[in-house]
Amino acid sequence: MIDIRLLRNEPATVRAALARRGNPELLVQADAVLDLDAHSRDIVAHRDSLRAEVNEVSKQVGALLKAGDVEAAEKLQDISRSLGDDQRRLAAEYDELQASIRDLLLRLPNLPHPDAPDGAGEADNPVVKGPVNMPAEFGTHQRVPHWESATALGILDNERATKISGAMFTMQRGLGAMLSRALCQYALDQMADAFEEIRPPSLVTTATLTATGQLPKFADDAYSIERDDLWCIPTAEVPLTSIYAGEVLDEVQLPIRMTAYSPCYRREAGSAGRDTRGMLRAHEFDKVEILAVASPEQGPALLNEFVGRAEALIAGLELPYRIIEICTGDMGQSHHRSFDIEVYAPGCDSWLEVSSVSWFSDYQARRADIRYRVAGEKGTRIANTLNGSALAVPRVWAAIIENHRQPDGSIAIPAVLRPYLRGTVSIPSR
RNA sequence: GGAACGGUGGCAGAGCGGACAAAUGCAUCCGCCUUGAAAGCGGAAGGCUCACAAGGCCCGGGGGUUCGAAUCCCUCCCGUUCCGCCA
Repeated sequence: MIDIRLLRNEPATVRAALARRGNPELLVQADAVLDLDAHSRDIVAHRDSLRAEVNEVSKQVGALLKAGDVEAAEKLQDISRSLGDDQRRLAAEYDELQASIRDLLLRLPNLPHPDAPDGAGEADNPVVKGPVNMPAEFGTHQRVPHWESATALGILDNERATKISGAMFTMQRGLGAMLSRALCQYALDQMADAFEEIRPPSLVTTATLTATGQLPKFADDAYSIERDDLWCIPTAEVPLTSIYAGEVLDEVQLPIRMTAYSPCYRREAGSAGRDTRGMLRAHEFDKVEILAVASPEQGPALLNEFVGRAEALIAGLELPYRIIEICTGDMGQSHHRSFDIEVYAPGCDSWLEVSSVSWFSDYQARRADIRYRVAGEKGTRIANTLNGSALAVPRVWAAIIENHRQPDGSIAIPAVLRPYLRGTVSIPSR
């Protein structure tokens, strides 16, 4: 949620920043918020002065009753009653306005960082690094889509996954299943030097899913369990961000760094038929996430560090990759600045997004009400949040199968993963 | 799921219809004292809105009763204990 005070005090700045996202509708919404806000401020001033009168008169009533002057007290009670009625009417109006403002504000996206590149959409995302590890050419044995090779090796069984759960569910078997788990453990171990490992709940409340920005606007993308008013998390970012919701931290605690493995659930409502083969897009997948609650000043350095960490994981797996920056027209609702890491998959002949690292400025923290106190300073400040996928399992899994496929059809296991696969060096051909 | 009891400031804990933003203790901060510290003494200090004004709001959330609610009523949530069920 953007700061309504910023919108109020510097409407031109906010409008200019929103305009960079390329959706004129956003400016209309921002203006609507400004109108409602001005109106609501008039009303609340009036309401408060009525309340002040009621408070004053009530005090006098108390004093008169104590003094035994019942008649005078009753007169004042009549006055107070009618002031109270007026006050209640204004209060109701104010509450309605506030609800409308909040609803609009929750749907308004974050302001892009000044350094984020301008652009209209995906095609305008600049490559900021790479390709790295890209061979001059790929062998024909690498040009096989993983859903064919992995199925033949008996490590992927999507046909039965579909029987069990329907379309867009996947199932790995044997060394394939172990490879998924190995990737998680590899990522967690690589983050262990600087991040506290968390095992968060996978089902969360509506308030929790609202804090990170998925609700109210993107309700269709999430699985809901209506009977219990719970939602399946689309990423560990959701529970991790809300760990400190409603709390006031000390500046010295920042940044708080956390990492978590979690299953992720996505309805993929708008993406039917796109990249749905094999492991490219599924309703349920595993991911290791990294997250920080920080001060605004710590944001840029952490963003850099997070990108570096995600990159190091991919580089360690000996995969060809590149880093792109997300332009203003392609940026997610909550994002302030974002980078993606893409891995090249020769079998699919495409770049797969395997990691997304973002700085949210105070957009999520304001929704979640995560604040911090600066020593010697009165009041509190809203924190910043950052997060990134350390490693999203399925696409990395697919990239390993395709890139590391040998001429005999076996799959070479990258050295860093072998300890997690009980020493397995390769997945043998059949 | 059932029953009982609870939810008050950083923590503990009083208040249970009127002068309560809320006693007290601990913790915190600032003085004094001290070579320095502790102890002792004196003082300061909650959050939100907002212009660090005035005013308003905040005693788990929401609603109600009342001239007036931390205090009474309803409802929901959470916690503790007991019972039931259960990996």
